[in-house]
Amino acid sequence: MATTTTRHTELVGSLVQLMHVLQDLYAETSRPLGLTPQQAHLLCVLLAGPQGMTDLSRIMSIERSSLTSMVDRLERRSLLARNPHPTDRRASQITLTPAGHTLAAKAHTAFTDRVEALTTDLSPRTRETLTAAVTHITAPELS
Amino acid sequence: MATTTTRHTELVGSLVQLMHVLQDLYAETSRPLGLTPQQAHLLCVLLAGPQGMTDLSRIMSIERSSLTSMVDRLERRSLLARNPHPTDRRASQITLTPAGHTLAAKAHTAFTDRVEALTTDLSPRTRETLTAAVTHITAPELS
DNA sequence: CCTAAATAGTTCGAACACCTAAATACTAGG
DNA sequence: CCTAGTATTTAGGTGTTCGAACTATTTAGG
Repeated sequence: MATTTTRHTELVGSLVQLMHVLQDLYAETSRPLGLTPQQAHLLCVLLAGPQGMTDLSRIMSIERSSLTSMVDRLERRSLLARNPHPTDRRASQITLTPAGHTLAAKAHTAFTDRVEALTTDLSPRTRETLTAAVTHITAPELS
Repeated sequence: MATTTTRHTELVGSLVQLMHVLQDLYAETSRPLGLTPQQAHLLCVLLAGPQGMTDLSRIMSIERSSLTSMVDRLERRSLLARNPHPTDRRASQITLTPAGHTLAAKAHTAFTDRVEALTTDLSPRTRETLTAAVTHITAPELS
């Protein structure tokens, strides 16, 4: 039991370490693009397509009211736009503008490349196991 | 079907997913303790022992000036204290108060338990590989 | 129908988290 | 001494986040 516990702790510790490393990387990558990490996140989420405010708040795990001001700031910079929902007049569809799309893609690529670089010297076998394990952690229903 | 071809992208994507999951977990865990994730982080860092402001800023990857107000707030709540450095009168040693230590331990345990829970149904083999791989990513010099 | 409840989004006020630039206090090396 | 460097704080600004209250609109029930 003692050995097992130690190993468990080690895994958790490593995961926490990883979280911080990725967070820092995210910040470092966003900043030169003139984005906060949160803004970069929002833009990257929108890369998958337009979303309503409520959807976005769920996806990003923040309150709708927090999102409002975030969207305001990015809208002011013409990186995204609020479009009326076709059938529900209460709702907006948040969409990337061309400039926003370009910047989002740039942020996504930059970040992805950095993470990619961290994992290049893992063996294909390890990568596979890692991907499966991590997916199992983040989305248990998929495995 | 895309499983094999998109392996690289998938790994990075999974890692990013993982980062967000852990971040949310961190927030969820800290909040009921009356701490922001950043405050919890700071307290947990101090669990390892007293640190100077500059050390802390390096460890946490934030500017020293950002730390000042964070420490102010936690000091106001008597969760930590600024102690004079024994030989250098410019420097402070930030230490946890008993209350701070208790709370930090609680935060650490709560978070660890939640992450632990996410990984319980991984096989020992997988856990080992995962730990090694993650460590390799976060601290290449150790492997 | 038509009203009550639910839903989409915003506004407001307050606390925090960050950053940069500039100040303050001290240390250390000639 | 005096100057460079180090440790920290201050000041001022932007951005994130929350909760509560509000508007507008849709939907469900009677």
